Amino acid sequence: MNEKLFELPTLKLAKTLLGMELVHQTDEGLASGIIVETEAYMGPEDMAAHSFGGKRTPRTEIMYAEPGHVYVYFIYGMHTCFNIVSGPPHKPEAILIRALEPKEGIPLMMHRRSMKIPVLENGAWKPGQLKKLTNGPGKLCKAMGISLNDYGLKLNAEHLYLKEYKTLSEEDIVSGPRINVDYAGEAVHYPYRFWIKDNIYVSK
DNA sequence: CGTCTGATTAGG
DNA sequence: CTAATCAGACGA
Repeated sequence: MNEKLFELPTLKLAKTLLGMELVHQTDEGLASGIIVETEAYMGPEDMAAHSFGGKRTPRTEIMYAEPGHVYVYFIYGMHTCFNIVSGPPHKPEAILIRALEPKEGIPLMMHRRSMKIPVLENGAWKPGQLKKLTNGPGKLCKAMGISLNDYGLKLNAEHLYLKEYKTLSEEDIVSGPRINVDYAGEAVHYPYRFWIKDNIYVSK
């Protein structure tokens, strides 16, 4: 894993993360998934970002750290979202991981999500069984066992890290407006959401 | 302290 | 479409 990865400009990093594997190892076992959808939050100038206007609170503090730190926050009273801090310390930017394609530890992830674990017939999971497992920011945190306890960790920590999986070409990547940021005025329309074209594990 | 809100999700 | 459900932000 290239240590310079996190020094990429945020929009570039948001695209580069697509196709990489996120791995979390816990006492329960190992779980991983391929990143298939990201959203960039561009700091003080971006009305949609938690750090808009240079806002600096205990929650957003980690956004002012070196890129590559983990920013986890709790939302809607029941979900957590996983972000990777980006940009130099004076530019509090972050990338929200919105969806994964499940890879390792699928039964564990299904268990964490309280899903019924289907019996394998031919040794492979049917796409339909995997589709709803990690296709949303809250879902992937639950499945991966990521919680507020992981706030402030550095990727690549021993138990939480990224791995190269596959490199995508520019035409495999699509962009569009971000989800659920209607409060963000002008920034509502910014095409800061990136996903792998035609990938069925992208959120709705 | 009290009140408000949300980078979501499951269910109908 | 809406209810669920609470940490964090902010005002008094």
